[in-house]
Amino acid sequence: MTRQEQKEQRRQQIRMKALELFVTKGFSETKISDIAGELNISVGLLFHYYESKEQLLLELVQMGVEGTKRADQGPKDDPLAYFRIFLCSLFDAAGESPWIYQLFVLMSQAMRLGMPANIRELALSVAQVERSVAVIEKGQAMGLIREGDPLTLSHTYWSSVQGIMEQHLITPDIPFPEPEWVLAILKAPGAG
Amino acid sequence: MTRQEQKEQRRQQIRMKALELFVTKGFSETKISDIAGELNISVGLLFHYYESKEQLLLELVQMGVEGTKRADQGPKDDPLAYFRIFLCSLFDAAGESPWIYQLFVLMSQAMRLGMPANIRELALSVAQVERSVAVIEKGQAMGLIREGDPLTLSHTYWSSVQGIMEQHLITPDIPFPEPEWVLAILKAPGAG
DNA sequence: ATATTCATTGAATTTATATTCAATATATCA
DNA sequence: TGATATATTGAATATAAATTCAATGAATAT
Repeated sequence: MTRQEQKEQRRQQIRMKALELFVTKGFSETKISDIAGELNISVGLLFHYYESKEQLLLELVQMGVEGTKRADQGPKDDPLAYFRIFLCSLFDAAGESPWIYQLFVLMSQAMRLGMPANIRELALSVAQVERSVAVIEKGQAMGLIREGDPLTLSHTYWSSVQGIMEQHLITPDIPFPEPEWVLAILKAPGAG
Repeated sequence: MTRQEQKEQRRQQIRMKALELFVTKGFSETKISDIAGELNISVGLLFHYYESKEQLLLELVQMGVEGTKRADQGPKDDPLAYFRIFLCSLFDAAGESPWIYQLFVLMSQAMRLGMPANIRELALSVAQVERSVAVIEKGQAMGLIREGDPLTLSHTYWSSVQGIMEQHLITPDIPFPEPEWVLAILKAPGAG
């Protein structure tokens, strides 16, 4: 393994542990020494790879931004399937590649007040809420999604999903809901 | 106004501002000087009334525990009404007495990892999730609530509600959902 | 009116944690 | 092999925020 690769591997190792701790304990509650401790490396070494705790968060959120853009490939013509596929991917990811799941949660948390302003704006710039509005409108036109203000519906749906995902980090033993339970928030009462 | 009353009033003033900041910015992200600053009092004075930041949080969570016990008076014989009434109370509270609403959110946040252990346990001791299971089981027997593991359903419902409420603190201009949208998580597909 | 108690402040002090640094070990390269 | 660069550590240092404290002012009781 080249020097370059070794370096990238260690940075990756640090990012993944930081991500895990940030989303479970919270950013402020996570000490640099927690991260270093869990990896059995010195605090100094961590600073050799990352200039600051905030920089570490920033890189993670940047990863999240990439991922969000890439993930937005659902079938826009079948509104409910669009949401269903996204949801199933998230739930599947939780088991197989937890970091995808954790990254999604981190993005939500990064939008909160109290986060560094630049990071907050970055996260907000790819919020799911706005891009879902158009899909919801189409679904309403097709009679598949319930009546109501599309933006409010979108907020309701995504904040529910966020709540469910955060809860899963705290109680991973409780299974995920059936996707249909969550999609019921959107589904028109009549439609099968 | 007596000395005693004056004292209690100031303590109340501090608690309410702390509550507001804790739930919007987060506990760790809220500085004692933020609270004092917004109240136009000195940091020293705040410590005259509260021995520590953690004590302040503890008293708030204790208030939350009281409130939770008192609020649990819904009609246990009509399962969906039980959840509907609770939800409507919360949404109403957000406008009229925000602190009730904020207290509910604080309780959820207090359950998270990274919070002081004693406070976390206190909050967990009155979690809605467990006490709702019996109501859900009854609702399923009556055909009003969808099939599925009652504990998982309960987790799903409450974590959704929590997500929605936290979101509302960040974007208070977006209206609350119609209660029925959220209750759809629980409602049996057939039932009107 | 005087003494006493409590409210209040602003300036120390302490503490927790992020960040830096000098020194050492280990790997690469000529 | 010797020289150079990089990884790693543990011990300083810096910083931000919590907490304490001595002093002052205002209310209350005697």
